[in-house]
Amino acid sequence: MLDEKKGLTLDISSCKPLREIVFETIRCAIITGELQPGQRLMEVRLAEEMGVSRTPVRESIRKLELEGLVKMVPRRGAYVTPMSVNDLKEMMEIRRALEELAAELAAMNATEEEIEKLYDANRRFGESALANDEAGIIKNDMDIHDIIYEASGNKKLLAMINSLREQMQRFRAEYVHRIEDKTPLVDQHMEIIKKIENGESALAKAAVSEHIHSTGDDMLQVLYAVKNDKNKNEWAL
Amino acid sequence: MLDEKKGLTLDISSCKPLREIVFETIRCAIITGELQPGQRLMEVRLAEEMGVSRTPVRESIRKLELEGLVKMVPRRGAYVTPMSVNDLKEMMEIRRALEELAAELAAMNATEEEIEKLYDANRRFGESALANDEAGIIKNDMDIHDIIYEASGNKKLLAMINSLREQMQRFRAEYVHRIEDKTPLVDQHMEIIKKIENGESALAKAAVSEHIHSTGDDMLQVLYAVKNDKNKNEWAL
DNA sequence: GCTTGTAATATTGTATACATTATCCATTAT
DNA sequence: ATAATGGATAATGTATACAATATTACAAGC
Repeated sequence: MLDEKKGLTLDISSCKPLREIVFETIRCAIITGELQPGQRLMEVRLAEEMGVSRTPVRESIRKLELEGLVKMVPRRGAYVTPMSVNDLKEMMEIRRALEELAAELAAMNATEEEIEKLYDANRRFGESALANDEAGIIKNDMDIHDIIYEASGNKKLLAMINSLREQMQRFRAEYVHRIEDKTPLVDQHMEIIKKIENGESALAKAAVSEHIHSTGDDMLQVLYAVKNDKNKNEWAL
Repeated sequence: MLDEKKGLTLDISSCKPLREIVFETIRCAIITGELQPGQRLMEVRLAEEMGVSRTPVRESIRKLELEGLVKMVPRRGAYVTPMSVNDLKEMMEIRRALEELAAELAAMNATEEEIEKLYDANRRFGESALANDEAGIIKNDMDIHDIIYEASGNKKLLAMINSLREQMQRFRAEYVHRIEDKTPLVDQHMEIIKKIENGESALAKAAVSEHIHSTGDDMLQVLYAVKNDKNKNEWAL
């Protein structure tokens, strides 16, 4: 059951079924870029790397296909889905609509405790931005948005945004490296939080829309930069 | 490979891999209500009914779990996800946000040919509504929305809305039975189409928002009626 | 030199076998 | 009579075997 060879390694500590661990391992490898876009996923090879049989690997690949992270060609195998600029644009549009909805609902439903957590997370985000602590920036930014999604009270919305966000994460690591100053985002976050606190759903929605729109534009600019980077040609752009 | 027993039957005519046919067969059975909410899905039984082995059945169930149509409990089996009133409410909220986005984008991107198809589909919808032709009402309504999604130019948005819509379809058959007069929807559709034709994205978005909101309310009313219907207790409400 | 055909290899698709665990029913003890 | 316990049964989780198809390499012909 354990990994005996190089490559992906499983976290056996949890008590989940093996297939879930395998699924999350492969998924994480794709999102972090360990498995690169366009790369072929061969069942036997992945199974050997993780020290399991083909069965859980197959199930994982099929599920990843449904999620869009993997593309399958019948009888030919599975590939990590390459993302085009257009794909990212489509996901940004959808994400904006969903984030707007989340803010709108959060403004109607957020508890005092959640408001408190928002202020707290944004304070930490500001510290990370000042210190240029990339890991902290990403984590605290995700925290802020997570709290908003949960405050919306819509569990399915939370799951859908998270799926989208994780797929975009494949670009995001690259993105944060190239951006210099993230401190303006602290004010954007603060504005959103205030609207939510006051229950001004329409204004919260508008603030989020602007926030996503500006960061989305940044991201696309980075994408074009990546496109012209010789070392990143494996990304199908 | 063929069905030798009672129950689900496969459509062998296509050249797709068996697993895709199995997936779609089970998925369709859940959406149409042939497999009822809360019902247990036993791999051996489903496999025997369709005349295939457990492997493609397992893969299908795992994928359906990811989509939310099936709920799995480790070591205990899989069940058709029961839908609560709250689940439907969550999906309605998300669908409204996505439909608004689709209309907004369609207003910016629709071709003349697509506008023409919209008018045509709405004319047919009106005929079905007048004749109280339930199948026609559903089909033409879906056509109208489909054309809008495609006109948006966002493929991922199309896929997401369709997935949501098909899940809500589980209620929809019930819904249409109980509604008397669908003709007011013809005007609502017409208004949306006109805004799209004129490229008025904000107005198109608003019109769709209102349209979804009103039909959503209807649907929730039906749900409460279903809830009080003794024959429908298998729906976990 | 390039294309085409064919055999060898590798990979996917499906089926089945085995191990583990949950469920159910009967028996027994309180 | 009821509750608890134990075994039989059945289901899931995983691994492996086999068949069908795709890929590759190499050789023969143009």
